[in-house]
Amino acid sequence: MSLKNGATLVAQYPKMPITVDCVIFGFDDNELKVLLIRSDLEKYQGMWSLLGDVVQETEEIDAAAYRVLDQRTGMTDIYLDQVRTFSRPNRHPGGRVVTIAYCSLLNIKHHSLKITDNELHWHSVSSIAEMAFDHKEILITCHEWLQKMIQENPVGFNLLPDKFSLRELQNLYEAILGIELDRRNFRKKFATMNLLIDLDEMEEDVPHRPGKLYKFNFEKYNKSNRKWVGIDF
Amino acid sequence: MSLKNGATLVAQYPKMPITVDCVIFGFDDNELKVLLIRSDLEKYQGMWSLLGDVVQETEEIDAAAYRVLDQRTGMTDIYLDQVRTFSRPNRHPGGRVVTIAYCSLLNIKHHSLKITDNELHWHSVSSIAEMAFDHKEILITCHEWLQKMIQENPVGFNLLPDKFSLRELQNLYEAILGIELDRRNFRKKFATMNLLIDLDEMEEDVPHRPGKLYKFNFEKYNKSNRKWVGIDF
DNA sequence: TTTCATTGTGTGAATTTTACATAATAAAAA
DNA sequence: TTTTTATTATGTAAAATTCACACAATGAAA
Repeated sequence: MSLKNGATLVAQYPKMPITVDCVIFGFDDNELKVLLIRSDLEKYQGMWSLLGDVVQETEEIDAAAYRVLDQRTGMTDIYLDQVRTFSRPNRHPGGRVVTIAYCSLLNIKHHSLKITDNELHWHSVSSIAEMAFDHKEILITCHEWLQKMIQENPVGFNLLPDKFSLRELQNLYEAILGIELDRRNFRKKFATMNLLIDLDEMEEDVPHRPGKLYKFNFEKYNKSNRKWVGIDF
Repeated sequence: MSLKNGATLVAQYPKMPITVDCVIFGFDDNELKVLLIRSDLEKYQGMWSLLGDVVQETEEIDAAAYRVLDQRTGMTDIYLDQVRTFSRPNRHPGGRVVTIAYCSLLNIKHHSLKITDNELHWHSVSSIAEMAFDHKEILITCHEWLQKMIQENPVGFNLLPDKFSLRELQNLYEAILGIELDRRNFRKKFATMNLLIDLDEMEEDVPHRPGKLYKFNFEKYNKSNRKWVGIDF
């Protein structure tokens, strides 16, 4: 076999555009939400789509995803993960476009969407009917990814305020997993994990007995080498 | 905001080549192996690389991965999964090439490599020093993926002959996970899972007391809706 | 026939999961 | 002010699972 020159070889390869699509989950009003934008394509007029953009010639794809997130929401320091690549040849009406889905979790209260035109909107995940492109499929895949993720890693904290009650934490888990959990066992689980710091503060402005407020123990998280005992319910 | 025509928009997008790289794991001689091919690039002369190829203009990426596998090994009906996309802008010396890694598990004994030139070779995973491109990184990622996968799904059977002993099965787990397991607890685990069918046959040509042979209970697997209790050791 | 390595099975302690009940507290209602 | 009500907060026992470990049975090799 003869050896080849890399540049010569690559020059002959078929080329296609690559995009990133960000599935940005938030949590509010006891519901899992996702940040959507109205499609700017004729074909999908009025339909909702994920936040995406094309990847630039020399841009690392992860970087493109962070860029999209920054440009759309102003957020920079948040959790972001590659989930999966979607490549159906006709998934984009304008021609072949391969897209790479990223997931991110953010605290809605922290981000009063800087771009507050009505093109951008937090949607309840459970009530989305139709979406542009194959974005519904991507969203479902990312939701499943999140369900798995949240049971193996304490990523849920990224969706909550800095201070939160155990009830809020449990509501989050129930919303993401779509199941009800036993309150006592849930609290016990987190108690034994030692991941919560009791702030000795109470909830305020709640229409019932206030619960204690906690914050996430980041130090413990970092020290633990990220090997998590799964969170099984 | 004005609505756009999809084709017009996509025509302006930067384009780049996409490849697939297949990390094909096999198991033999109590070692986890991976199928590698000698790089045909000048720059990587003599170095080993994953089995890959460029994705065609209208080809679904999954299809490209299956095609590569078929072309290189002649196998068609096997387990194949997308793992992750690698996109470092200079990961390919010939220019920007994004690659999508796929993992597959196959039974070495079933496939006396049709292409038996010495460009293709089963390597022990634990003894690979250097590889072309970023393929070492891809391999490590896929190995970690496999370690996780095999603890959640009974995919290990794809790496074994149709008939196998419990010792062979345990050797496989130990090789993939890189740890030793307790024989009694291992056997008990699989006994309670009810995934093995006792064939009432014994190993032959082994230099010690022969063990019973089992086969994988595919019916049970299919009926179970693929919701697996994790295999924890 | 003896040795030896390996298969095959069991058992009890420790840990984790699961199911469930009651007391304490603060808001809301009477 | 008192009572009601919803919610927080905590405990406990049974069941299931994990973990650590020991011994008998078998067949090959010596």
